Amino acid sequence: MSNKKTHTILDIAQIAGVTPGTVSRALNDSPLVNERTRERILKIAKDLNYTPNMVARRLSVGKTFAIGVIVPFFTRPSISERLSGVVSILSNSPYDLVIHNIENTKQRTIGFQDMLLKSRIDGALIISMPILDEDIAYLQETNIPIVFIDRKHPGLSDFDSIISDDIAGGYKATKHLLDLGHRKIGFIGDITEIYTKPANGTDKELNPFQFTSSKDRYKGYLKALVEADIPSNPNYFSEDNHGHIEAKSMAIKMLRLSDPPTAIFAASDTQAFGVIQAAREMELNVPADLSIVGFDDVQAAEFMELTTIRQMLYRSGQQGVKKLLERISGSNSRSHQINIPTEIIIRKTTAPPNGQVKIAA
Amino acid sequence: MSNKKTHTILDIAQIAGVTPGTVSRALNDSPLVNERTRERILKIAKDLNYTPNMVARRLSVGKTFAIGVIVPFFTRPSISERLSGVVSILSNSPYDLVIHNIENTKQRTIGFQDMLLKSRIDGALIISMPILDEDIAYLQETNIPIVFIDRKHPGLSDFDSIISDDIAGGYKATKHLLDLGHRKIGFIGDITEIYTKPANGTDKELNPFQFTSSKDRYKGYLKALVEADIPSNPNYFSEDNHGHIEAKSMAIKMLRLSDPPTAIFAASDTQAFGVIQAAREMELNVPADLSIVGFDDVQAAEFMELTTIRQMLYRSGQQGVKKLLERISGSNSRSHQINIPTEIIIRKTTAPPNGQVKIAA
DNA sequence: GCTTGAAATACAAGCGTTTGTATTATAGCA
DNA sequence: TGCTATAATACAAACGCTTGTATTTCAAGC
Repeated sequence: MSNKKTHTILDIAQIAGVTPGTVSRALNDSPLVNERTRERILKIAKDLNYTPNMVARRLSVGKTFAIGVIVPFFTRPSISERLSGVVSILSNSPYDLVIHNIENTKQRTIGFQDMLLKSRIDGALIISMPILDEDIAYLQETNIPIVFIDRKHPGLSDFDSIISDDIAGGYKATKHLLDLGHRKIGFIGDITEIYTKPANGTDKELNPFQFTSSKDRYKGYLKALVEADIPSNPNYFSEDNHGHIEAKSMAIKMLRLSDPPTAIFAASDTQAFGVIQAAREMELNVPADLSIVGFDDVQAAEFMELTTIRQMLYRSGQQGVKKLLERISGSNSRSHQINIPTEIIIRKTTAPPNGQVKIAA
Repeated sequence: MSNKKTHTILDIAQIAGVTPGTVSRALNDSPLVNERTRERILKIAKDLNYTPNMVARRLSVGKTFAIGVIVPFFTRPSISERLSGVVSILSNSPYDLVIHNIENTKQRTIGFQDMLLKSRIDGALIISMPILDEDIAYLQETNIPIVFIDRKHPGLSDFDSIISDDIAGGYKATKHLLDLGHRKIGFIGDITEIYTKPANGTDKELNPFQFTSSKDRYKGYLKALVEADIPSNPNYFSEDNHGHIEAKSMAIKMLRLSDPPTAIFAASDTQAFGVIQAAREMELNVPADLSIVGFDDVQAAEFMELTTIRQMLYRSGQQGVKKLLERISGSNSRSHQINIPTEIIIRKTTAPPNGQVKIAA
């Protein structure tokens, strides 16, 4: 590689016979510089192939021109769809997007501290991250704006957040099944696998974190059941770590019950796919023998013809950054919780139980 | 928000009664500082809740501690799986990951110039980006290390690249179909939708870019056909922009031929899903009436039980950054092209044509 | 012709680190 | 005790830009 030294504002200044300050102003369209000099400077800059040093600029103006996105489990489709939304907005802004993935407790602490505290970003978007009580302190301490997507926590009321109405979504899913005539409806959900510090001697203990979206979707499920006067059956409830593999085994267990459910509502599409796999393995026809509804409406859901609850992942990402950008540019309005509505998308994995004829919608 | 002013190295220095230089050295584990003073300084730093200003550090050191990833079409599952691999490596490095998405020509130029030239990153990973001849100049001009993933171009031999053997993959897919007994095999691929500047008066013209992976997969397809002595039928070839919708219509057109193919090889899983949708719409059974094989082995492929060519997307991302990190830390070895092997994953969308009995593998 | 004010530019400090070099303190040794 | 080598620290420049303030220039107004 050639050792081409990059030019600085000073080089330009010398050639143009002005001071660096003037060059800076010329480059930044300041009205304080004469139109002719500006042109001259611009020409020289072009000839020199000048490219501004962003780092210097950042130090000088005291902004990083970067926004950080903190996500767990980058691999999940719902996360990357949300991310797409974020990216779409940021492409047309002067802000860089820096990503931090967090998959375990250690990374978690580092992630929070590093990103939030080391003045590397002007604002943070925290997506689908379980928030522990002990985190709240960090978050409050930081002066940079933060907005949450898909996360509720009582301590978070100071912050902006974008959430889907999970309870309503869970309700809609279950109601749909109920309307179809199902009475035995299983629920398969996930728990967050973040561990808290050993509280009192125990090695490590699972954090009974109460505000995961899965839990809320379950609440909606329950609500629909009581409304229909159906007692909830503990055998029809199961949760484990997120993933289609886990969901598959939960489903198999549930379907092997002596009195198995005729329908299953899964807390995410990924899990619903696991349930579909279980049905295949057990040679159950979907939807004839088993109805399945998911949650998210991930891209693959369409291919799988999965009935699911759409929650506009892409849009939630967009809304989130927009809000964050607002905050960064100094909006001082009270923090706000934006609710993104859900919608049921009926495809081909749901039908009336067994022999029953499907009633036209 | 409280107006807590963040502390600097100078504050610590004053309290500790030393100079900023010493504090800096203490913080960076320099052996030039006495153990006792270091401890004192560390303590003060902790009490003060000191957090280093990365931007200042970057300016001083002359590194950005960030690596840029330039991707087109963030939404494609194959891209985000590659990205996951990148993220997994970068999580354990001091480097930030900044993402630039490029979806059109304008963003493209800006993206290249901004990222590469404005000293915002120490190195770049360019994934699945069509490279135009005119780009090469920029790329060579930049002094920062670049590695390409999934992109070939004759002008790119100066750079490192990670590629899958698309030709071999296409060959494997087609051979599988051939072995099953198919003789009428369609190919559905994509073209890149990057437009070049109007060359001579024309409004804009599609760049006949020759090195997309789809093209190479087609080459492999062709190779298998000639080997089997089957003349290629132009009606069985179709390409359009990438996407399942486009693939679906191409497939429908192809399947409406008076003598339609009994199998279709799609250049990506997404496109294969489109073909599956077409089959559904035309009430064709897969694989009985139509065999389908995709390419990529995206996560959804498993759920869809799609026979496909696996190309280890995640791993390609990992390899890419690793190589880049090497370069950044100064490896001067000659540029290298790493080939990632492909592998056929036989699932349930392929079978012998029509009545024929499937031969056990 | 002198004053006044606006316009354009120069000057210089500042952003928070790092790092090469100079300086001081300390211990070892003859 | 004086000298030297070494360890520890101080000093100061540098990274490349921005921006508040001071200075100069020049034309308009009286």
